[in-house]
Amino acid sequence: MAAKKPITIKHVAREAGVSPQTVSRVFNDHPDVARETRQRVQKVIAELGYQPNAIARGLIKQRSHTLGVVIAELDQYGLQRLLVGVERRANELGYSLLLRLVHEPELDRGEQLVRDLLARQVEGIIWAIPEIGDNLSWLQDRTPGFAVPLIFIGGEPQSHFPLVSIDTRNGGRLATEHLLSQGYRHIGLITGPLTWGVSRRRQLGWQEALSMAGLPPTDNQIVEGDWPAASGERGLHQLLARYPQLEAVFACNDQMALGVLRAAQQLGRRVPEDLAVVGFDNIPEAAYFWSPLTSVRQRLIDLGTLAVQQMHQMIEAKQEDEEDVSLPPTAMLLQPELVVRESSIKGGEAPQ
Amino acid sequence: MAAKKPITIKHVAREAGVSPQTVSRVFNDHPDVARETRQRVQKVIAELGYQPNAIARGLIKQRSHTLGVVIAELDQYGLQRLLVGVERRANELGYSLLLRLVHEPELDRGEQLVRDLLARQVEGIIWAIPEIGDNLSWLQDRTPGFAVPLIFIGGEPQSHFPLVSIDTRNGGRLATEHLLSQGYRHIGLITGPLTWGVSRRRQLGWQEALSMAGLPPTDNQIVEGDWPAASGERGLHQLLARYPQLEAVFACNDQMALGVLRAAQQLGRRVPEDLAVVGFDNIPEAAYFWSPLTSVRQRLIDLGTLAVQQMHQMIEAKQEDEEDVSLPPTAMLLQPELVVRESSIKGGEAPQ
DNA sequence: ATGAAAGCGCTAACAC
DNA sequence: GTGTTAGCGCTTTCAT
Repeated sequence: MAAKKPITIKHVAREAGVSPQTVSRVFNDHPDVARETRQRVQKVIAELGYQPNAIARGLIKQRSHTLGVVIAELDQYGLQRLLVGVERRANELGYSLLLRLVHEPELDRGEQLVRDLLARQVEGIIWAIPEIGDNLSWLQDRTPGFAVPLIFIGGEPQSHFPLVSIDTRNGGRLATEHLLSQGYRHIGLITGPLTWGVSRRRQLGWQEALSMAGLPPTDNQIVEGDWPAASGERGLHQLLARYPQLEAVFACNDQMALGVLRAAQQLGRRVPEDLAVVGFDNIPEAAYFWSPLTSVRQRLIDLGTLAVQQMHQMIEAKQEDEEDVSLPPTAMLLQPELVVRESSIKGGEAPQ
Repeated sequence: MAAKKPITIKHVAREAGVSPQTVSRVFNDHPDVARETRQRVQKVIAELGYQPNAIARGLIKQRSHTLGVVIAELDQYGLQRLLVGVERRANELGYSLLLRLVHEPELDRGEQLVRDLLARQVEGIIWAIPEIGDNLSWLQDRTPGFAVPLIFIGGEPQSHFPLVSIDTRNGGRLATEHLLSQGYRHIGLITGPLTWGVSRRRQLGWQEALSMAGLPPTDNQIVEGDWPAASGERGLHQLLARYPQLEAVFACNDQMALGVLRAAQQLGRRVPEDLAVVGFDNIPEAAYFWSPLTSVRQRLIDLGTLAVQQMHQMIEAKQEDEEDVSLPPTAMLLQPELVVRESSIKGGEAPQ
């Protein structure tokens, strides 16, 4: 690797026989440069391969064009999709992303992470850590707010923070209502860890659907899983032990649903003839499970896109109004959709 | 959101009745500060919540503590793991990551992306785009090198660039040798797109293993897939049509292997009794497929970690030697391992 | 032990 | 049209 000293605006200026100021003007397309001078400078810029130092420019312009993204480690399908959506829109709008993956999302490290990102002069922070236990408690103190806008992805609409999210509770409802509409009455639930808000909300949707159908659920219909497939496998065994009349299972993600499918197969129960199964997330593999898995699809790329969009607006607003009007925090909820496949069809036939 | 004006070193200085330099000294733990002054300054820092501007600091120190990461969109399991590994080690070493996801990895946008990252003063670039077609051709020109170190993840060891990778060809060999050792003789292959280097290398491993066993393969044993499960499903049908004596399939990723499993089931072929299957990547779901899938595991988190480690050393070396000694590019290859499950066991029983 | 001056690379504001 | 001066927030001389 060579190229020790990076080329600065001064080098270009000297080489072109002009002042740094003029080089700057050329680069920023300012009008007041003589045609001839401009061409000469551009030639030197091209020859030297000069690229202005974005950091220095940011320092004076008081803009970094950088967003901080705090997100849990990407082992969950949804989080990757989210990140993709965020990155795409960010790029389109000219922002770079400073990435922080959080290995232990249940810990309350917000304070620390935010300080860190702020020190690096991000113009906004996108917070995509799932709500677990009280890992958001650091927010409560910070009553007035931050030096930069912050937006949450996921969780429940809050009064004091802008947020975009999926109506995950409705997802739980959709899944359950679908099973009910197929004629199943004894519907078990395998949740994610109940410390996770998203787990509790999906459970709520399930509960609501059952209650509205006149079938208020009991505790022995519920098993708490922990997301990986193994807990779905265990979960089915537990459910059957506690609730033998079980006809159908709603698993709160597709991995656990996969575990259920496998356990069913080992128990000699055919899906869906002997047991119906619905998952959540609609991972690409779900269509190839045995049986093909009915699941709840969330448009997470769109959600990420939306988050950046909102963030951009907040930044722009702040830019215009130095007075910091602080628009009322918006919340946007996207609706999930059910994708019906064989695993939940009473007749056992593929839909359509 | 409030807090309009960020607090600078000057504010702290004024508040504490000292000069900015003294504040700087306190923050950087320089010795020559009177105990009393130091305490006073620290108190003000805490009160104001002062956090030095890392950008400004970087400007003068000529260090950004930032690495650029260029990586394909995260729909492939391997890439997420890689990114996790990269992020972890980077954080440990005090680097932030500037993330660029590439939506169309087959395009040759290297020049552009690198310029962009350099403008933002990254200290090194980690290049994790799979080698597809000639999407690396931009490198050939740049004979001398870059302003900053660059390391590749994946691909084949090259003479002119530092690189860390998995010995994926050997992975293909391991998978095939395993099938041979189980007594299968007619082993088909479903590759990824053959424009991808990694596909060709896995194919090579398969070929070698067969040739060494005295069973040099013919073209009708090969089908080109495109990674998603659908192409595995199609692939099995094609293979059976062209090569009816097929006993086993090596699919170059687990998604395609899943497609094979599904197609087999629909054709009434039991796995492994009637058809053995091996995949690649060892995604977490593989153990729950039907049958549980034998697969090749790659330690991708470790690979990412390693890449950052190497990068760090290059940066340090450059720091010390202003003369830019340019250590000879290292290449490191990690070995993959086979994870044996039921889908490839002749007897049809689980291993161990 | 502390402050004043200079400068990192760039641009805004004013000269001329 | 173009150059000069000043300064973004910080640290590194070098005085004192």
